[in-house]
Amino acid sequence: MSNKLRQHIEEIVPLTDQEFQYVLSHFSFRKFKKRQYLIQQGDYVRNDFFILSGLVKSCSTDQIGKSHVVFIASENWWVSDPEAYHNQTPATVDIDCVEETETGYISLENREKLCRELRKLEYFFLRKTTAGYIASQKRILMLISANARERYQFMLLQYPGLLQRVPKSVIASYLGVTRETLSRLST
Amino acid sequence: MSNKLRQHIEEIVPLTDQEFQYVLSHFSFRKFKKRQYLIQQGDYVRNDFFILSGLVKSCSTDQIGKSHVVFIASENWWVSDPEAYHNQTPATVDIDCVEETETGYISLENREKLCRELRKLEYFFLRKTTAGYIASQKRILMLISANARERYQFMLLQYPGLLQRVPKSVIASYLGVTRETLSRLST
DNA sequence: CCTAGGTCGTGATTTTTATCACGGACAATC
DNA sequence: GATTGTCCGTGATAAAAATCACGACCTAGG
Repeated sequence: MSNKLRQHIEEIVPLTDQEFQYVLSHFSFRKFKKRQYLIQQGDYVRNDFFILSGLVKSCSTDQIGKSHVVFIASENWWVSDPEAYHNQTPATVDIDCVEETETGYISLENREKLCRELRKLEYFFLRKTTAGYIASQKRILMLISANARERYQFMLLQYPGLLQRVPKSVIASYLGVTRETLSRLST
Repeated sequence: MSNKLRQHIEEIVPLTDQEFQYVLSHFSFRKFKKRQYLIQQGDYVRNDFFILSGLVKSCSTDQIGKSHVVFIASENWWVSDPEAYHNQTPATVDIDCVEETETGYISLENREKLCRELRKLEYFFLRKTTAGYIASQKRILMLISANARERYQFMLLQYPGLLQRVPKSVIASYLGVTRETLSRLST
């Protein structure tokens, strides 16, 4: 299972066996069942999770109790509450499993230690964060410029695989429309 | 003027005079007039710009010719077309000046060189990128969960200073609503 | 086998927002 | 000092999406 993590890192920086063993020693592993929480609103967020298998969603609940899907992550994605993790503030989202999910995770302390000791890893995280930022910008452009149908097509293009695995209501919320509107698009 | 850049970096990593001089040697400086372009759609994007004074907006034009404000940046913000800059692809946005604007800018090559040679700078850019990612996530949550009035209030909270300096039509586009809808909110 | 919960489609209606159109205020330019 | 362009508000109308409501289907669990 840790092989997946290695492959993922080596897409950006090559590692010797020894280096990877060292990296690995900073990670822990945990399996979650469907509907189980990785993070709950208000939690102190210790870890950033790498998804080895399965699928999770990150949701924010507004004042009137409505839930909004901020993020969806499956294999080879990282997921956490970034603000809570990096700034050590309470979690503002719930992250729970849409499918049974296996994760490798790393604490902020371990991540910072690892980055200091192994230059390559700092570079790896910089690249990953940059990629995440670029993806966010694309989603923002989609949200400010596209109607419901175009948003769905964006999803089809960007994450075709997810559509079969995630309930439509979750897709709808991720796209910022209602379940009903999404359901009526085919017409 | 380079003082502003130093202060900005030193909010995250302290620098000796010598280190800062070295950093500075990787930057260039340029002043732009109102309505002048920093980057135009299709350009090869060589630089990431740090705004010393003034204000710029980044706009994407869709298929039917409508322009959408992807980003607004004033003093102490960095701005570029991140995807084009990092992945060396043609620019997908126009970045132009809302006010006369002074910038310090750094090429990707210089940035990578500087990061390799001065560890602190790689850390600095990681922190900046992370902060940008977190801000994007907040904007996404706003866009999927808030109506026009709530979006405007988000703007009031996050960037109160910008409202006086930027035309309402630009604010509206940034929030993903029309100029007319924004104008009618007070009622 | 039956039930409860989750998922999805769809109709009827209301609400929100976009679109189109116009005029006024103001500043910059010649 | 007339003119042009930009910015902003607002009315009338159309379009899009949200809301509320219902029933069908499926499957996991007692």
